[in-house]
Parts: sequence; structure tokens; C-alpha cells
Amino acid sequence: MGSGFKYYINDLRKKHNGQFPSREQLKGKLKASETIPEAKQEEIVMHIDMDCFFVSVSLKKHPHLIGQPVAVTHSKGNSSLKSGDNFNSFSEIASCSYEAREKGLKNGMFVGAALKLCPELKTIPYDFEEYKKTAFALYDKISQYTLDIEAVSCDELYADLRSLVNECRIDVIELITMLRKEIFEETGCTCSVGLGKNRLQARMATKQAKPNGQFSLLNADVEAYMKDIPIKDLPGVGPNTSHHLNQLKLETCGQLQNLPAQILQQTFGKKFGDTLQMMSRGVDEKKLVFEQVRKSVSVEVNYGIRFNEDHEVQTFLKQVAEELSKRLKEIGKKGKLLTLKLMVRAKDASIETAKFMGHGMADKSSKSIALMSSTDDSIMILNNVLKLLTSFNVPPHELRGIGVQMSKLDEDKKESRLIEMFKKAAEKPSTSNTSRPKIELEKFDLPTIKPQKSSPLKKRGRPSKFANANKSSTVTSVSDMFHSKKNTQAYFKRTVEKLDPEVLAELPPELVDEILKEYQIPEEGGVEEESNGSSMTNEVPNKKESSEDNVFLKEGWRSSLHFLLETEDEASLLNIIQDAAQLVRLKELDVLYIAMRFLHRIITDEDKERSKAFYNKLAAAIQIEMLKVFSSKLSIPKEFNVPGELLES
DNA sequence: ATCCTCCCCTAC
DNA sequence: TAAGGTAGGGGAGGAT
Repeated sequence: MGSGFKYYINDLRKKHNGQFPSREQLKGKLKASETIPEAKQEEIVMHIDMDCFFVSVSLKKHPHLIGQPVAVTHSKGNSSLKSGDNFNSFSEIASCSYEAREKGLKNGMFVGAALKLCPELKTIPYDFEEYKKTAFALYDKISQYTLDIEAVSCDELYADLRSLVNECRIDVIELITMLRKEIFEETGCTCSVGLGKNRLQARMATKQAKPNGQFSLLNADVEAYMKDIPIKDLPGVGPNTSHHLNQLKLETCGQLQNLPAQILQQTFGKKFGDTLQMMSRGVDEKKLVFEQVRKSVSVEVNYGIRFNEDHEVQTFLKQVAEELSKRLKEIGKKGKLLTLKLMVRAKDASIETAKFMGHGMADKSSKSIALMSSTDDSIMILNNVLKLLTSFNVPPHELRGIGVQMSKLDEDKKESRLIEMFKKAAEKPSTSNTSRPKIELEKFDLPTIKPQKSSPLKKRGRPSKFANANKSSTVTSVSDMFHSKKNTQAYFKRTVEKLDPEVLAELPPELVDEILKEYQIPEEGGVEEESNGSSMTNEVPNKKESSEDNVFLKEGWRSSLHFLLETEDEASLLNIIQDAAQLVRLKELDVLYIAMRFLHRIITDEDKERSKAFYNKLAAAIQIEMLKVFSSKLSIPKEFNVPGELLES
């Protein structure tokens, strides 16, 4: 939801016509600025933070609880709706009222612990719909006056008031007083507002203002103000940094202000060391970001992960891959770097976790793989995730958390790595099949997956260091987290079914099926006959796959191809397609590239519908083979698309 | 010298 | 029962 508002602001800015009608009303309503006779060039940063947002929103529906210690949590223990208390609850407090904070309660605390501090605490449930409505009311209100907004989350934002204040010539304190009043009227919730010359100052001012107040550091001696601020109150300083600072006997910003830079750099690194010192002086060079660019998308589940068998993990990953694919498509992005993150039960952690179904003590690790071209395709994601999973060699029952992340999103429309390779290969003068340089593709080979028979995870992996671990620890599966009851094999068929039309020639699904039948591609795409386990390597294809007769690999292949095309004989055309598919299996992608470029040229020169149809069919067959071999499709440059009907027969 | 991968830290 | 997920910044050390 938080990131949603960043893109909401992007949208508003894009659609905006440059006019803010609401600004007109301000000019008469607020007293003119006394301190700003001329336009100021410095940033005027405002930071708005709603006061204990979740609680405030819920209190609108539970007004009788106003003024009492209240917390929003999953737990129903001591609920205002249901009687009965639970001092052992491990449910976490998402947000608590200021009355509760006075008793020492904090966000993130367990309900059990909170009840010991404050037995009269009332808990209320989440209300996500209402959070959303309220947050939109907040953003829409601010947007009336300015779109120089950096959204932080659903209840927090920065805005640069420079243009607003300069245009209207209004007093900025009057302005924020009015804004707070209007926000309360629109949302029914109070907020706190801070002002400063940069985002850090604005943020520190808000801290001072809370709750339901406002504070400005615009005209303050900021360095002096910062002197007494505890370093741990600086944004970006968490538990770990605080611990290191304690060991250095450093507590307040004043102590940092004139410290030799090396001391902080030694402990925290050059960049963060410098940042700490600058912050201690109230300096923050980072400008507000009004146009956000998403850098990654991920799906992580670190709760309720309990598996016994490999196929359960695979099924789960399939659902995670589909969810990730869905999210990528929602934002219209594709990604090229796929990361699998695992949480594995720590060696000495008990099987039963303290928190029900929690991950307990766990080791985190991650591995990533660079895809050949950016994708949002769930099958491609799944195949590569399974490949990564295999390389971890973790037995299913030790898993406690699973996450899949896609990054390197749609990098400024650069051509895919594969196309780059193609072009490179095509530039090489020699095309003879003996001296041609090989493209390195070893790391992209797709594991053969046979869920029906035995687990690829077990079969392909080296002996696991967990081999002797207890196998009877499973409590339950979480597959219904994503509400799917499909069996494990489903996705193998979809490798074929899902071969999407967009890739090349807008292929209708029936045609894909037709191609499959016609060219004897097995229904379970990607599942090869595995004679003795050796097919997982990049071995040279067997006798049946002999490349001796491959038309593309012979001297004079250009004229041969031309001849075969001229005949328009079904068998000849079929032969071309089969040989092209073989090139994919042989990983002779550079040859394939040159050949396709050649075919494309002569076919567009000829301008025959039948030839175009053939070209499209050939391209489709190549993509199917690509999916099987590399679990990745070729991105074909636009200029290689051939418009036209598909071959009927 | 720069990029890449894996990881940690932090905000919310 | 009780229930964190999502994203960005940056460092260490190896790879290019």
C-alpha cells in the first residue's frame, strides 16, 4: 500500500495540467508572508506523519475507546469485541494509542507483554479498507495545493512547499496550521507536521511536534538544536548502529558534530560514516524524490512454512512465481535478475518455534540468477527458481521462509543480453562451424524436472549436509495460502500452453498445439527421457540428434535454404524447422541468428504470404525449443517481426 | 577500476 | 492458537 502511493503521486503528476485552483483560495484566506518578501530559492520541506495511524482510523468506528490505551493487533485476546485475556499472546502490536505509549507500550511489542504493562489495554482489529480510504483522503488533500510530494507510506509524506509559498506569498506556519485542520476534517484523524530546510530537519521537527502538533526548524539554529538529540533518533540509525555507537561511548548528535571523520568511517564505512556526521549537524543533501522508479518486486513468505516433500516445495514455489508474475504484470514491468531467498532452520533451533508457525531462529541466504532476457512470465520464473532451489540443497523440512525477488527491471529498453550476444556473434567475420567462437551458456541450462516420478531436487543435488535430519516434523502445508489445489505437474503442461502469442507472431493457442503434434514435441515440455541421469548436463545430443545433416551447419547453407524455400514442399519446410530447433538444442544461437536474419531478408523481399506464414511458424517452433532448453524465450527485435497470416496447414 | 553477488541494516 | 512483507542503500570481497 505504501509503495502504491508513490506511484499514485507519479500518476497525478503525469496527468496534472500545472494549475492548482485551490491555491487561489489561500491568497485571501491566509495572511501574507512577512518573512518572505521575495521568492525563496531554498527548499521548504514539510513532513507529515499521521498520529498512530491504524489506531486513529479504527477509533472512528470505535469512538467509545477514544482516550483509552488501544492497540491494533491480530490477537483477539482482551479484545474490545470479545472478552477474555491472554497474557501469553505472541501477537504483535501494529500500532498503539498515545495513552498506551504512556504506559510503556511500543509498536511491535507482543500483546502478552503489553498486557503485563497495561492490563486495561483494549485491542481492535485491522481495517485495511478504511486505512486506504483515509490515506487517499490525505494525499488528495495535499495534492490540491502541490504535487511536489514524496510519498513515504500510507500515513507519511514529504512535500516541498517552495512553489506554493512563493506563488501565494503566504506565511508557511499559517499554511501548515490550516493544512492540519483540513486533514483532520477530511480524514477524521490528527497528524503532526514538521518544517525544515531539508528532509532530515523536517523529520526531526515532526518528532518534536508529535502528537497532533507542528514544529518548524526553518528559522532555527539547527546545529544547536541537534546537539541534544540522541543519535539513535536519527533516521537510518537502527538497533545495530546504536549498539556500535554505544561501544564508542557516543550518544548525542553533539558528540558527533566535531568528531574526526575517520572514527565513524572505520566503524560504519566511508559513506555511512560521513552521512552520520552530516546528519548530526542537521545537514542532509538528499533531495525529495517526486518521480519514483521501482527497482525490484518480490514475494516473500516467512510464516507458516512447513514442508515434508520436495513436491510440496515445488507447488508452493509455483504459486509464489505466479504471484510474482502477477505483480510484475500489474506494474507493467519485466525483470532480468531473479533472486531466491531462503530461511533455513538454524542448526541448534528447536523444531517447534516459540511463535506458532513462525520461522524461529533461522539462517538467511540468497542466490540470484541473471536471466537471458527480462521477463514477467511465471513459467520462466518458476523454472529458474527451481534451479536456484536445487543449488541450495536444503531438505524441505528445514525450510522456514521463502522469498522470490525480481530486479533489474526493464532497464531503459536496452536490448536483451541475448540480442547483444546475437549481434556480437553476427559481427564476427567467420561463420564456419569449426572455427566459430562458442557462446558461453553453461550457466543457463535448465534442470530436467520430473515431479511425477522422483524429485529433481533430491536426485540432482549433491549429498545434502542435512541428509540425516528428522523428516517427521511437518505440521501442515501452507499451499492453501494462495488458494490453489492444483497438483504438482500442472505447470509442466503449461510450459506449452502458456507459450504466449505476444512473443512473435500473435500465435493462437490452437496453433501451438498443432505445432506440438506436428513436430512431435512431447506434451510435458521440458521433460526429456532421462536414461541414467546424465541428461542434466550440457552433453552433445545423441545419435538421433546428429547434426551432420543440419542444413544450417553445411557449407553453402544459404543457397540450400533458398532452394528448400523455393520448393514450398511440406517435407522440406518441416526439415528446416526441425533443423532450427536442433540449433537451439545445440546452443548454436549465433548460427541461428545469422540464419534467421538471412531468412527474414529473403522472405520480406519475396513478399509472399505463404513464406511469411512459414517464417512465423518457424519462429514459433524456435521459441518452444528455447523454452525447453533455456527456460527463456528469445526476444526478437521488432524489425524481425513479419506481419501476415499463419500457415493454415 | 568497476561490476556483481550475497549479505546486512533500516524504514514503514 | 497467531500470523511481516516489501523495498532501498550500501558494504565486503570476488569477478571481470
